[in-house]
Amino acid sequence: MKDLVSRCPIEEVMQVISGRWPSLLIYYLKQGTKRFSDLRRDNPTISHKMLTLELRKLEDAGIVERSEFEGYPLRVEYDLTPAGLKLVPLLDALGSWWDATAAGRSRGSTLPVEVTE
Amino acid sequence: MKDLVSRCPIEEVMQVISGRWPSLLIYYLKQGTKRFSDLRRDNPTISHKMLTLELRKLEDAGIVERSEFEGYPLRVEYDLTPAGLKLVPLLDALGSWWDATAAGRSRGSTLPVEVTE
DNA sequence: AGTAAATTACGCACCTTTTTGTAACCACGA
DNA sequence: TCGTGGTTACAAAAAGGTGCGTAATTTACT
Repeated sequence: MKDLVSRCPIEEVMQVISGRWPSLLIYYLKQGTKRFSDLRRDNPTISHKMLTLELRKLEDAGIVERSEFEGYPLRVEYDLTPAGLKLVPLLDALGSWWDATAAGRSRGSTLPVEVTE
Repeated sequence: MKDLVSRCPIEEVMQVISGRWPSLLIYYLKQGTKRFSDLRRDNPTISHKMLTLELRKLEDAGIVERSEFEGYPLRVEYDLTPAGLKLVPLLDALGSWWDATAAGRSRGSTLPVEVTE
C-alpha cells in the first residue's frame, strides 16, 4: 500500500484502519497500557513482524503512542493517544451498524437474530 | 481474505469496508443509481475484475443492491441499500476524525504543522 | 441486403505485484 | 539460556491486473 496521495480523508483513514489488525489492536489498547508481548498474547495469531508493522502504522497515524523505557530487557509500552481514544466510538458505531443490518445478510449463523423492524 | 469467523462485529465490518475501493464505491453510489460502466468512469483506475469483486462483496454485505435488466446489451444498475445509506454518515465521521486529528501527524504536506512540544 | 463491429457486464485463466509468514539474528542482563 | 522488542532476508500466499471470450442486439459500412 504505497502512500498514494488521496484527496479524500475517508480514503486516508481507511488506509490506516483497514485490514485485520488495526481494529483489534485498538480494541485491546482501549483496555489500557499494553506491552508488545501483551498484545501478542491478546492476539496469538499475529506474527511479531505484523505486530511491529501495524503498531508503527498506527503510531504514524497518531492513534497509538509508543513509550520506550531504558533497561535490562528493553521495555516498550503502547497506549492509545487522545485521538486514538476518540476513534474508538466511531469503530463501535460501525460494529453496531453491522449488527443492526445483520438481518439483511445471508449467514449460516446459529444465533437467532431478532429484529423488530 | 478467507471468511474467518470472527466473534467481533467490528472485525466483520472491517472485512467488508477495508481496502481501497469500498469507501470510494459507496461514495459514488451515494450520488444515486450507477451502472457498472458509470462506476468505472467514476474511478478509472479500478479494473473490471476488482469492480465486480468489490460490488459482489458489498452486495453480500447488504450495502449495495444489484438490479439486472434484460436487454440488448445487458444493463445492470447499482444502488445503496437503506443499510448502505446508514453507513455513509459513519464513514463521514471517520473522515472528519481524520481531518480533526491531522495536526498530530507527520506529513510531507505543504501545510505547515505547528507543534509546540 | 449482408457482413462486420460495437456495446454491456461480466467470467476465466494466466501472470505480476504486494502482503504476510518464517526463521534467524541482535543487544542486554538475570 | 531465556526473554525483551525489535530488524532483516527469504519464501509463501494473497491480491490485483490483463486480455480473451460471451450474449444479443443495434449501428456502420459496402
